[in-house]
Amino acid sequence: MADTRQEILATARVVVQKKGYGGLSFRDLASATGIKSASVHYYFPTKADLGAELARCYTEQAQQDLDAIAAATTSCGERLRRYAALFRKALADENRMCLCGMLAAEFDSLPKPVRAEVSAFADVNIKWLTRVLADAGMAGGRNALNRWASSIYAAISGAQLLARGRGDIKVFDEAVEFYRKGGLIPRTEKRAS
Amino acid sequence: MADTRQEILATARVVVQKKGYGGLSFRDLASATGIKSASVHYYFPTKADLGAELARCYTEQAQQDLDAIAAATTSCGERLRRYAALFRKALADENRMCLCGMLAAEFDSLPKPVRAEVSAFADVNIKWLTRVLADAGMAGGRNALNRWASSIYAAISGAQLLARGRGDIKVFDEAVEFYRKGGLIPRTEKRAS
DNA sequence: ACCTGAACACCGTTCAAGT
DNA sequence: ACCTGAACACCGTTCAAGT
Repeated sequence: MADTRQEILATARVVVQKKGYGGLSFRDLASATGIKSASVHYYFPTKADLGAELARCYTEQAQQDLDAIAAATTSCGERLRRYAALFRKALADENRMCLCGMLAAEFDSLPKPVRAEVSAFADVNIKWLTRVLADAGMAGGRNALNRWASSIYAAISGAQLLARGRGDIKVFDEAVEFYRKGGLIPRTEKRAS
Repeated sequence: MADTRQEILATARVVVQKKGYGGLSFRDLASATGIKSASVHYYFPTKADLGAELARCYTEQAQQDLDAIAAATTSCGERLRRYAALFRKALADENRMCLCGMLAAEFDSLPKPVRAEVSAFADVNIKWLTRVLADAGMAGGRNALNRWASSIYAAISGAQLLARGRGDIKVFDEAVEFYRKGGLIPRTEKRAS
């Protein structure tokens, strides 16, 4: 019925978000799709091909989500609230992890092409966060804001990881609250002096 | 020469810190130790047994390190500086991850006994951090300090994960610096009013 | 007490063969 | 264009057998 290739990608995405790249099996994918494992290789020659496309599509979707947030509001505080909500959504949806956060943990055992896509996801996130901070008139040069953005991304990723392991989304919410309280995540744009 | 069982544990610890539980192979362990894979099962009946013991020993070591820090200084700022240094050390040592941080990512594909030990590691860290915050007279009840401690642990774990993927320990250092700047990680104990 | 080879069901991958 | 069975070298695991 549905496009087989898309069905494989959709199934695989959820598996990786829950079990990681190592937990992804062509045979499981095949039986979920109603074909044989050898046929999965028709669409994705190797597991690396599948993994790389998975991460690429995920990053593309993230880029669109981020663009939509930036278009919807100019408030730094509100943008970052919606940003955190993206990570929260994965947890709320069957305790899933961000696909690329998951792959980041497996970085050393990942085929090179997959690694590249995982890095690209972090790049997209950090670049967007840097722009949000800059738009809000936060103090610091491009480099300082970039490091700040990295720290925000790292902290939110860590909160997602811990909350997932605890099986308690409140752990995520409370961590983000502390990040905001300390100013790691700005609550609002800098007021014109 | 060396105790075979200890040799297996030592080899396995490094593998898991780099490649994770899924990247750990009894056959690789065997050839590194100079025995056959079936013999590894003599010491560790199942991979779950090995994984659980690995995490248990790692947590035990961490507990000792944390106790040593608490004994060495009463300064909250200095305690937390040394705490972050523990995570930094793994990165400095061949870009390794914290063993239990690694396993936390694989949580869903872990055998139950291993999961329990991974949770115990987070418990030990958060409990210790909570005590450090309380000792420093930080504002908030036990519950608030506990959530604060969770947030610190999550943020530092996330910084380690991102820095590892980036292959750049500076990313870790800079994130911790931002955590301190915002007060997520207290710079020093609260001054008596 | 410690080790082994052989077998089992899994895995990704390849390929010749089918429609 | 899409699918398949069979084979290959991997994996954890078991077990009967060795010393």
